[in-house]
Amino acid sequence: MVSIADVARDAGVSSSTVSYVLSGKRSISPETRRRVEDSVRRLGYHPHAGARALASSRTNVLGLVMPLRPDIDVPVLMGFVTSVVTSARRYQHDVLLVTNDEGPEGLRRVANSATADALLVMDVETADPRVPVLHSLPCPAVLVGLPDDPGSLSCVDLDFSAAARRCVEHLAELGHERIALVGPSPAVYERGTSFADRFLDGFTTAARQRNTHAVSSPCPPSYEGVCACLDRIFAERPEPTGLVVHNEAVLGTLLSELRGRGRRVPEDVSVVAVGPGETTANWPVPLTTVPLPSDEIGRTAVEMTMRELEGTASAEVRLLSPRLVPGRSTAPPPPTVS
Amino acid sequence: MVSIADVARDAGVSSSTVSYVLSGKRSISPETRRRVEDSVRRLGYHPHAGARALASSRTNVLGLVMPLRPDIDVPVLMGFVTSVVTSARRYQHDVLLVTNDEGPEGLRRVANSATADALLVMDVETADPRVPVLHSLPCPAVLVGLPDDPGSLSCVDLDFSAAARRCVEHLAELGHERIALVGPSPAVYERGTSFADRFLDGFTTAARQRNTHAVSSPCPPSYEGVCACLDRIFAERPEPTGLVVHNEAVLGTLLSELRGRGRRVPEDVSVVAVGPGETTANWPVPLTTVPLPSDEIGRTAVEMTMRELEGTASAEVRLLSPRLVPGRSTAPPPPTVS
DNA sequence: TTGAAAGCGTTACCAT
DNA sequence: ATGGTAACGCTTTCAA
Repeated sequence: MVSIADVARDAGVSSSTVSYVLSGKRSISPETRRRVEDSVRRLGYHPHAGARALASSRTNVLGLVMPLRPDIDVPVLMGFVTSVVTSARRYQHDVLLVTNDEGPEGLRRVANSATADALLVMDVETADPRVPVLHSLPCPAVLVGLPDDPGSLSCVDLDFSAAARRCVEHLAELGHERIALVGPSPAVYERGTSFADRFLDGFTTAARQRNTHAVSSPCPPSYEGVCACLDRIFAERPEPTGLVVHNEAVLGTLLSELRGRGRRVPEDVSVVAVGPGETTANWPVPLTTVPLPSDEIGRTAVEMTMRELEGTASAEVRLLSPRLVPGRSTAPPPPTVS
Repeated sequence: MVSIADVARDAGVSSSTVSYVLSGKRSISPETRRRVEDSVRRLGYHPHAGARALASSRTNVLGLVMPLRPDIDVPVLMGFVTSVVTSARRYQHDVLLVTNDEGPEGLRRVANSATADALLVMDVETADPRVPVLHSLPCPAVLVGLPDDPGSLSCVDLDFSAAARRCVEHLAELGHERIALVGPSPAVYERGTSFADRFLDGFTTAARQRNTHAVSSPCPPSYEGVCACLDRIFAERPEPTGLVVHNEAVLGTLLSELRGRGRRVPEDVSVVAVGPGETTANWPVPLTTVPLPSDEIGRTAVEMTMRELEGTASAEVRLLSPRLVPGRSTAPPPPTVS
């Protein structure tokens, strides 16, 4: 292994000088800098991460806490992960995957063993048991999501309440007076997932304000689940004419089942989907969508983390404003049978 | 931070004894062991990862090299990732995410800076440019996939060639004489993705051996792509009666489009899908499936890595045998119009 | 069965 | 603008 001493010898300087050239923490004569950088390149020197962590108490690693549940929205999750990783690299940081199956002890281990400098936590619940644990750790933590009581932890998320409002308003403006929400799987609600609750709240409230009749129905990720969910919704009288789908996983099945039931989109039913950006494209009718910007959320989470590590900022809750991207899946409701 | 010296003091032993209690590398009297373990628990001691890495030249971290392409199969990828992470934890290892956008230099950085002990590489291509780089690194690497020339690197993957054969045989045994492959996106073929090639090979060869007429058609992940793909397939005369879908992303769209074209599954067309296990469930007709066992592949990759790190095994190529899980989407072909 | 002490490769403080 | 050197917290060899 090539060490800092090798580089120092090769460049004819002391190892501390090499260290300073690399960190930029003190001024170096152009000539020295050049020689050192040459040697670094020529020898293929890479500082030993462990040694560096030991001496500087900084690992340059971010711990990303990932849910392992079967009922999560996989594309959204992957969107976060890639966004976090690429953003972290911009700040010279690597990303370590931490799963939840070690429980709180896993978080303590990673933080207390100086394996990571900070923790990013995904899939946050309303009353998330990890919140108190995170407060007790010697490192900053940023939540992707919004628990009831974040205390002094930073949070980033889409403003799901506003997103729901946006969907309702869009349908209401088109003239829909009876709408329905196809929600996430019951399991997601049962564990009090933060975003699901906030979306449902926003949906219900906005509908009330608009004097729009609204029903909502969780939807399990199976063909039978989708059918049952649609049965429930279309049992309403008169039938809802607008659907808000907050469940990426069943979208395909749902659209296909609507067609199977002889309901055309958007002639008979309007559909707004909330989900990853790609959601729009794959269907016969391009969908009206409120994109879930996992990219921006991940990037923001990393940036907030970096500010906290630098000490240039402290905890903060940031809710990103939703956009509605019009497609051809929403239109005015069919004329009422008189 | 609580260090090994703190524990040693608290337990009334030397720090080397604490180290040995923790590593189990030499025998310790029961009494001493108890006292040390007590102190560890009471003080909440976690060994400093960097210090440990520095002293032992082992980081207990696995680098997982992840593709960032938009055209990968996300659920499959996530399956690997979770499988790798949970398997690694069984061996006391953490997983660091490495993306490809740093290029080969990223691999060198992670390996040469002693950030990870080994590399697991996903999304391997036929002539993968990373293979020579991996050979030059001071740490073992395991490929998920099978390049043309793996040299001395370990590989794990589903035997895609056998998987295709299995699909063809299943359809042939039911009596289908004309079949078609709905393949991955053209982009996947263009970059010479290992599994896509091997599947196509197996498909073509098996069909020839069975005297079955076969066409294959890559399928871009969009509604138009699916339509074009089906147009091409059903332009054959007589029309194919069996479809093998090796493209998880378009499955929903494809099934819905088949229905839209008035083709019933399995009465008019039989469908076999290759993909993650969940693939089966979400459709009106439970699909006949050849599962892609990301779980087993990930676990195997980790185990092979561990063996190599221990030095108890060397490079090896392991191709897992496919299973075919019968559903209700395959049946004998409709009687020929005479 | 245990302890002392020499590294491991950096960083950062104290000099000059 | 640069060099010397004491930490950093652990593992492991050597000694007892």
